[in-house]
Amino acid sequence: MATGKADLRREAGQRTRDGLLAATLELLAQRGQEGLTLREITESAGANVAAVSYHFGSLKALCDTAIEHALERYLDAQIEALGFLSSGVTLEELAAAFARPMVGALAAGGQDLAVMRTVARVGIDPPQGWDRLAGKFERARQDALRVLTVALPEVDEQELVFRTRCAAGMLNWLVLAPIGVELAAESAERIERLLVPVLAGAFRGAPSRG
Amino acid sequence: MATGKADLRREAGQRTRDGLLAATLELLAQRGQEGLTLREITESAGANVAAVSYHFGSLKALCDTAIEHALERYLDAQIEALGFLSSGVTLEELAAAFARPMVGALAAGGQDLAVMRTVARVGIDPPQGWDRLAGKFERARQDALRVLTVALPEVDEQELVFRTRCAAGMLNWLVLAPIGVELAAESAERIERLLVPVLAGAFRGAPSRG
DNA sequence: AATGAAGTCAAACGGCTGCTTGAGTTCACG
DNA sequence: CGTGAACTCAAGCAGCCGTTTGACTTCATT
Repeated sequence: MATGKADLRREAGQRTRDGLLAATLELLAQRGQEGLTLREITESAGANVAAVSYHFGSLKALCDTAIEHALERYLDAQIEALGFLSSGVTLEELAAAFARPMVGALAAGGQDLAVMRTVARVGIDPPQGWDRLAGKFERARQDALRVLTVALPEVDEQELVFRTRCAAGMLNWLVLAPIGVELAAESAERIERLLVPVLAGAFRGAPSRG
Repeated sequence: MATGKADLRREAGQRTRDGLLAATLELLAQRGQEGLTLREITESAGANVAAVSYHFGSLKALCDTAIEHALERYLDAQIEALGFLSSGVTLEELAAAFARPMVGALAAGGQDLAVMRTVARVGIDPPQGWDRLAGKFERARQDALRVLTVALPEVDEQELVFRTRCAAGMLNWLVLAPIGVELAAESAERIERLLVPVLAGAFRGAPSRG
């Protein structure tokens, strides 16, 4: 037997798979699913066009796989960031936790940033088969809402849901629009210092005419 | 001479042009510039494929024209909404004026909404030739900033620029993402009542730890 | 050395793309 | 009525698209 020994053939196949996924993620982050070309991916990954059919079945399946990986990485980071919060936290701490995955991705760049941008694009043009991750989405949403309802008991829950979606949308926009490349040049501390007051203010809302 | 009489041929041509522009705007709003098909546009407009080359020169020129029309309509609405504001206005009034074009478009639907969505998409993937409208963009930005600096004299101007971009990005996201179709079902009053506190809060920011 | 599974690759396929062509229609003019 | 400009249209063009094919290499196993 050779369980402890590497099968070089299978390793090469795994490398091709990973390369295709990485190239696809990068291109998805840059331009989205439309206009994405099979040959563009394979050239960027240094692979043959047939490798996509062989390893993933089709271009669409490759994109779906890359998107699902990105969504899973993003949701795990979001849930982890919010999970640390207790119920008695300030709005600023909530805002900081809410923004942490994006701030970290902007500061880190590379694949982390590509994951973020891809997730943001998916938020605008959702694929049909994201039912599998709907539970995680719901969990991340509930985590934020739970802390928010304690911090702002006087605000209607439906409005808090809306504000959470506004905040998430704002982050998605910032990472996707050209302003994202400006932000990516800043340090994580500076991004957080700019962002947290805006997010916290959006959560709190304006005092009604006071 | 026949200056007072209609040339039916030219009228038909104008109708074809307008139909192509309307169909292009609608499809741009739905799916963006990538993946947009010449035959899809012409079928939707009830025109022949050659009409695009004849009237606009190319598919890209047609898209550019449709986008430029949309940008101009949006910027005019934005500048007009902000132009009414005096310097001594409250943050809520500023937020309401800031959101008015989008709220109106969501309530009106149809072409107004398509204009909004197209502008938002252009904000993510900007075409190269929008230099012609850069002046209008700058003017809309300055209008908002002018009122903001008076309303929030204690905040650094660079931060106010950032908050303005955050607010604009949030509106763009709301009109573009699936939540936009939910909002479009609501009345203008309800949308505004939800939106203004969030925008005003984002402008004001959160009190620094206090 | 022989075998067969795993992976790679150039070439080709039908189909769709944007765009052009040339004939045809409509209509205001002289 | 004849002429020419404005416009429409079916058909066709070259080129890129995603996918498939079959020969080929590589390598663990026997």
